[in-house]
Amino acid sequence: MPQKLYQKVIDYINHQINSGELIIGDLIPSESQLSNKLNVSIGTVRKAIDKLENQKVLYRHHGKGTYVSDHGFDNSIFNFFSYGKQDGSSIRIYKTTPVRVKQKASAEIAFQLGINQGDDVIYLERLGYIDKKSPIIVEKSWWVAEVVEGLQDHSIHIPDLLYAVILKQFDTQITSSQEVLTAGISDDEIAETLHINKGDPVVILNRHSYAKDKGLVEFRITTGRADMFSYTTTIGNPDA
Amino acid sequence: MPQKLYQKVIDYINHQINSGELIIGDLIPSESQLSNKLNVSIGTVRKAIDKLENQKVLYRHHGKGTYVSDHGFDNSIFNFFSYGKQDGSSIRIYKTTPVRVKQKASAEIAFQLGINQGDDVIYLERLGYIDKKSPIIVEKSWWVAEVVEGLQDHSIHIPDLLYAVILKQFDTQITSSQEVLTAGISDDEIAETLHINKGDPVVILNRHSYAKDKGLVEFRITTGRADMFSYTTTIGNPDA
DNA sequence: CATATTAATTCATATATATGACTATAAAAA
DNA sequence: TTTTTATAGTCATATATATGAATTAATATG
Repeated sequence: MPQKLYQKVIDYINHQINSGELIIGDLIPSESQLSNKLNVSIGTVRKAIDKLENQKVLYRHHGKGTYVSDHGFDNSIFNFFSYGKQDGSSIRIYKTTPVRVKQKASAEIAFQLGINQGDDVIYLERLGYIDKKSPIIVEKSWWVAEVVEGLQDHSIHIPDLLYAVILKQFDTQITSSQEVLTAGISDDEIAETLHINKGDPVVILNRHSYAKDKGLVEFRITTGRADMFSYTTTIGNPDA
Repeated sequence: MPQKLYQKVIDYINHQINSGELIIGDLIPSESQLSNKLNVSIGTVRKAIDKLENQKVLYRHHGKGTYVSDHGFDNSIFNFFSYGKQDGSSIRIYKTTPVRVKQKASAEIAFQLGINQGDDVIYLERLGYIDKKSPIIVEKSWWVAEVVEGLQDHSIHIPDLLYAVILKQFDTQITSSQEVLTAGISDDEIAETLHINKGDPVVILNRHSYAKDKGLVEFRITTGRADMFSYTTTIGNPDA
């Protein structure tokens, strides 16, 4: 036995997801089917699925089956921020996309995307609302143009969940993202967009997203009003 | 079978920890010992320990045993913040305690601790350093006085890990904390302490800590320089 | 047609067993 | 003494089996 058997199951499922044969929301094969197909016991399959469930890659539904999770990809850490007070409940943020153009990469954006200055990029600016009034987040997103050529065309509808379009229209599966969260203060432009004062605190989230076989494809800066976001966690055993 | 058997094992271990019979760093009974003592199979014990390990309550060491984790209680979310760039590595923060006094609770602090205005509280102010130069975090901590009576006495040495003293000197086991993270800007006092300018961005973490049989015992506000802290996460399958 | 029952599928819990691997300690050999 | 070997205890992996619970689909019943 060269490697761990349950790793073989994990690898198989990950491969199915990364190759696009399984996408978000799909039902994966049942435990007994995987057991037969991969010639391991059901217990081993369960252990593999346990691990993937802990990683939020899959989720189980008793009696129905096991599904590929979207693990909050499209809202990420901001999903766990709650509006206003620390009640811990997450809210739905509605998004619009007022700006979408093809442009030449600046030195900074080229650096962030690992391309050359002046290369084509598709720039999207999105606003997030919790009601119809003023936006609470601004999302600036730069894509390597060759990966999503045509995304700047307004005939392509962009829904709340951007990555769903990227997958379907451009055959590009986002497989992972790295996010860095910190704090900052608003400049004139951000202040005007978010209807706050220059110098007010904001939460800043930088994201680099990677696609299967394509590497780094997106760099994104999300800026949110600090008074609208707080991140709540509990440590230890509250049941004590 | 009224309840889940593995829950019985989880409850037993949690009780041992919360009662103080097991403390941070202790080796818990072996799987076979727990199996015999609680009259469940070893598989059931393993499942219970699996869950507690996922919750970071325990950690296993192959060949040695299973230990009670400190799950980063004393630095919490700031443990996962990294100094400077997003290399993801966590750093050790050294702490001093320049202020420790008994005082009367203000309206705000009384509200946060669920006590009456004017009740006695012990106030600690701690500074966090990564080198000998200037502090990067300020920690203001208010304790219900009757729980830690005498903590203001300078004869009690306060080490980096505050909760270790609380446990040993005052027989008080902190069992859980709730933390709320957000962003803000520095006022005059914070700016002077952290050697930054007024209005510079800061990361703010509020914490409420609970002790076994004593309820809410501490309220804490930690303020960190935003340029020194960033929180990094990875979503998805980077191994793709 | 609408409703209730049944059966099949799926995940959930629990036990038993076997083998392997890592660690620490005690005994034996150099 | 120092080094090696053996051994016991611990967690890690893997399989087999049985029963329970949640869901869905097919079937029977009024």
